[in-house]
Amino acid sequence: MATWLVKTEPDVYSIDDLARDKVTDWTCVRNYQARNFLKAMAVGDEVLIYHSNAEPSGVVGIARVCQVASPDPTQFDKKSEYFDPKATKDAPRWFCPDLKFVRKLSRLIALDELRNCTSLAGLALLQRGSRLSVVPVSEKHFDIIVELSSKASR
DNA sequence: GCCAACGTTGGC
DNA sequence: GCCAACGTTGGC
Repeated sequence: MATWLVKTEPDVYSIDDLARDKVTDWTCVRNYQARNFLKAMAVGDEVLIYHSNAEPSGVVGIARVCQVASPDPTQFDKKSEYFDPKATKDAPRWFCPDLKFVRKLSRLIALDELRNCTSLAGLALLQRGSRLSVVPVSEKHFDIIVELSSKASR
């Protein structure tokens, strides 16, 4: 089983939206590297949900992959701001897996807390200039982050 | 709103 | 294939 982290802007789609929807197709990713990670997701993989452009930004919850990536419908929708004129049904460019809500963490783990945690060194999210909205996370780092949430904030 | 650190586009 | 110009992400 693999573990991942995906970013979302809470103003656009928050962990509470996912909790309400139960399952959602993770659409609108328009970066090839991130897309390749989405396509690599397998049913059962666990996914940390991260709020970006938020106050504060940080990890807020856990989801699970319940359907492998299929063509992202928003790329074919002329009315969508994510419409891609170069994508065709025969050769889709963008893909989205389905994610199922698992639970919210008992508290938000802010970015600076992640940075200050020495055992999280090497976490892709923390690397210089990392802007990828989908990144792999080692199972060890995944567990450390979940463990952090069960401890009181410092 | 600023801006660093990217990624993408397109002329050549 | 190079690279300048432009667009985007996301922390601050």
